[in-house]
Amino acid sequence: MSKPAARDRLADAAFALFDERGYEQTTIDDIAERAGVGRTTFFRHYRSKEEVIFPNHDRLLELIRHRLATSSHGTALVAVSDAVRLVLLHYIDEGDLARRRYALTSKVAALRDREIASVARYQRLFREFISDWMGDPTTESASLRAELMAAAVVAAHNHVLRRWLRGESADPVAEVDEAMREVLDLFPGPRSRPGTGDGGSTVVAFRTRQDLDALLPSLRRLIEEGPE
Amino acid sequence: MSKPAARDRLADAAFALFDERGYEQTTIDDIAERAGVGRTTFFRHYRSKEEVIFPNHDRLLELIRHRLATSSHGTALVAVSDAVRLVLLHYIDEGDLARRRYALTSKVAALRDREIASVARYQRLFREFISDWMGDPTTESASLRAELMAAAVVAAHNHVLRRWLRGESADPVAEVDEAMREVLDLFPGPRSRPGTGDGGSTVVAFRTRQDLDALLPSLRRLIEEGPE
DNA sequence: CCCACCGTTGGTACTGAGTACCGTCATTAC
DNA sequence: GTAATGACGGTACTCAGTACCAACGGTGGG
Repeated sequence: MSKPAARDRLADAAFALFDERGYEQTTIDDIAERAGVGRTTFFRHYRSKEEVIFPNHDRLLELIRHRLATSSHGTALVAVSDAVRLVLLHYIDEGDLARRRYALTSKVAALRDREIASVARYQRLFREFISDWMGDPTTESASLRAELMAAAVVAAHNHVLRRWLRGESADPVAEVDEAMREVLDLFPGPRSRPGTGDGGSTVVAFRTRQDLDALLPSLRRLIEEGPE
Repeated sequence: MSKPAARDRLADAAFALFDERGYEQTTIDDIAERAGVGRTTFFRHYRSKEEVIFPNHDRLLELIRHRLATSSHGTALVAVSDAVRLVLLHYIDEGDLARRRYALTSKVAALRDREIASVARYQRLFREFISDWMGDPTTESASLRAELMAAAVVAAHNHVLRRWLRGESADPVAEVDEAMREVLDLFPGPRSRPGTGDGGSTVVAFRTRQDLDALLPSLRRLIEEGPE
């Protein structure tokens, strides 16, 4: 029974020591000693000191990749939303562990950097997927839009995740769905080319019950494309 | 004359060795030896091995912070665009050095992570600035919008910067201005608070040679504050 | 029952980054 | 001339991470 426990005992010992003395003040020898194993065994289970805190990142990446891969052109945006929800649920499943990690990354700069780097990895997945989905990879503006969209998607996820980690969110799944809706609303279909006008604007008088923001796209389209 | 050269000689030696043997295969002793100084002197000039490649990040952060700080409420978006342009110009000024760094960060994972982490630092600056500018920090949706906008701004910058680094852009400054325009187009101005009035909008007729973006703030203020 | 073969473990030794400290030397100030 | 300052080099140390090896313990075949 002590066989499968070794890995977990190491993680427990690590988190306990990090809480007691802080991350930098804890050596791997300390962790191994408290877990009752040799130093070598530590590195057999975790590639580095940081990996005790961020395990199975690769699995998470694979989860995202898989969800994105199983989608057709028409369901691409659904796949993106699903993948984001998947990541969020992954953290929620971790529960207290995720919160302890958050406490650590908030304090230790090296860990924060590590976290950011791994977030960038799945932002890259989203970017490539969205870029492929948009097609027309020769178009420079499509490339930029894919980048912007991926950045927004990941930012939205992180925003909701952090709120939940801080205990500010009672229903993070609903929030992330709402946030994703907001993100996707930002990106309309293929943009019409700018610069087809004199730069001036003609605004006609009207009254509407719509919010200004809601009708801005139409306004803009009118200006850019002309009233043809 | 060999006095001020020490720091530069170290950087030259480092980059040369990184090119010859690769980053991980180069020890700090190697660098110090080729530069003709002691190992101690290396650490006196650079806090770490990575810092030879990413010097004066702090200065760049300070540059951004300063540009953002010297702006009023009305010129906030101009300040953001300026700050982004500032960062881009910083890299362009570095010229070949920036490209050599890019070649390294493309190959070495540790350096890529480091780069990403420092990008996150100025994304944070933008986020805080935009969040302050949007005001009403209690509103959850404003917070998300600030996060999305900061992410998009930084993504746009990175996109153009990487294009330039790869030699795909002849006029990166024009490109970043265009990209920033596209980003800001994505985001309609600060949401008018719901529940004030009936949510409808009254738009009066006028004609101007100003771009729509330029007069949007006035438009918005009229709507939000009323024509008092 | 013995032995050959595993996989897991712990120990030792090494490299290399980063830190702390100290003695030396040159420049400048007085 | 001398004292103070500051840049430099050297030594010694801690700690993360790697490589290697020797000692187990079980398992299966003979």
